[in-house]
Amino acid sequence: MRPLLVFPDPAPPELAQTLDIGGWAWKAAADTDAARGEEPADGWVGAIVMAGPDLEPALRFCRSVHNGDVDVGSLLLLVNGGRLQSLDPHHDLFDDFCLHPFHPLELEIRLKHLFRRGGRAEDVDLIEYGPLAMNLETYQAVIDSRPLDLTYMEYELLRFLAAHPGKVFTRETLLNRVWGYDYYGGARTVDVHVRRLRSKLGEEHASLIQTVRSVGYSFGRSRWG
Amino acid sequence: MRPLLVFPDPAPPELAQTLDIGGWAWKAAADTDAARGEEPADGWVGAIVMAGPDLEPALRFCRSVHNGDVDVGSLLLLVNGGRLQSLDPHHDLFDDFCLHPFHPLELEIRLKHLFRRGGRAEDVDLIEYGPLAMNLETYQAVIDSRPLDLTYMEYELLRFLAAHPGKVFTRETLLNRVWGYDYYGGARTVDVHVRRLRSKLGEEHASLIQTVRSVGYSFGRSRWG
DNA sequence: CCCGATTGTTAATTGTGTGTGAACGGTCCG
DNA sequence: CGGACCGTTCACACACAATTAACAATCGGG
Repeated sequence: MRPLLVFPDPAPPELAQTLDIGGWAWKAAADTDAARGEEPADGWVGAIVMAGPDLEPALRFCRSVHNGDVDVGSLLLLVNGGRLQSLDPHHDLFDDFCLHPFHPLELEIRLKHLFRRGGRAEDVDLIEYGPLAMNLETYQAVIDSRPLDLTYMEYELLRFLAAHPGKVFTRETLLNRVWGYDYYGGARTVDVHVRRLRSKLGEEHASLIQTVRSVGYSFGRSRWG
Repeated sequence: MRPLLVFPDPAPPELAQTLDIGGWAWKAAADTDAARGEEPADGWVGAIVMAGPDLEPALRFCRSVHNGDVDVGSLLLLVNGGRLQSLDPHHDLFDDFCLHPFHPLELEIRLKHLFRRGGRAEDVDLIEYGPLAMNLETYQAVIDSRPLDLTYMEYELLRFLAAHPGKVFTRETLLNRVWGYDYYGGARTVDVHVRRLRSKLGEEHASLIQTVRSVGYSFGRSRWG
């Protein structure tokens, strides 16, 4: 994943620690010039701006980002509870904020939330895995940016599998979870649907659905490298 | 400003107080049925959902909103710090969240922030999509600059579909949202109205309304284009 | 009050999707 | 080598969902 930009430099230790534990790639910058110097080719996925007792330096940084001086997906502001009321006039400078001192889990969730929707308020819920993308709102599925024409059951099955990549499901579990708890039918049914799915995925992606002998099927995460 | 929807009913006193002090117009609802009953003509500006020790009721409410059962601009989840880790799998159900107990100022800012940007920016009385244009003020519809002579129900149905291009709605959702929450009738009704609409749209544009087998109908965004 | 327009229901028709059984082909193990 | 087991593949029949047409109920204006 593209790295995160952190202001100021050096990053506050508790922030650095939280980011490291969370496995984020990040770099601190003292100002936008420094940020531009370190900027990856495809930009920063986002920025965390920590506001000190004096808001102004942080705000200046935000303004610069908002200006487009640095390529940043979305911006999260860390601010002390006492400085909250000064924030209102600047609501357009950040995409989300978090009180400081922060609950590490809260920060983590806000970061994920922010970057999953790409900063913009796109309401789409997507499942993405490698070349596969499924739009749960429009019932569209795409592989290698080529549309997949799936039937209802095929879609539901693929959706369930792709929602839990790497996990192996028995046929019985799949029948229960995809077809419904009250469904009673033969286990061959699953096989056949898997077959049709694989054929529609195309030869090169058929292995996205893997059969685990004597157990069931799983999606993605090729089991042996 | 359009009112806020609050779950559950009655609203937690500290929340009610904060909202009242902040001058928000709001109403509490015990479930989505109640929310639909109280729904203003132009929908709720947003919803605040308070999660108790058991997340499930709140999540059910969120899911229902996300489903389109109630017309809500954006959704803010109030959640206890201890329940934070359970949130991750449901990130698509809310637009923002706030820890409980909350800092009144933080809630205030989050609400403003949410509704200033994400909250359904359009007060537009005009819907345009490809060859179709609908003037919501004059109840006129035009396709290919040729006027469409639609009946009331046809207009309302087309309007709802065209307001959410690409999104698939079940017949049940359509009955709820177009015909009204208290309407109880057969699902075939929707089919027939879709058919009449398609016929009036003309052969060449009939495919603007697409049927998604076993699911429902959607408007525009040719499914596999 | 009547008539046409609008709306909802029912039923026949059409078409597609889904499940099943049987044949086939591997792989493991005695 | 041969049998048991398991997954794959195929073809077909049936069930079901959507379309369509015809009809009944309701509404509103003249």
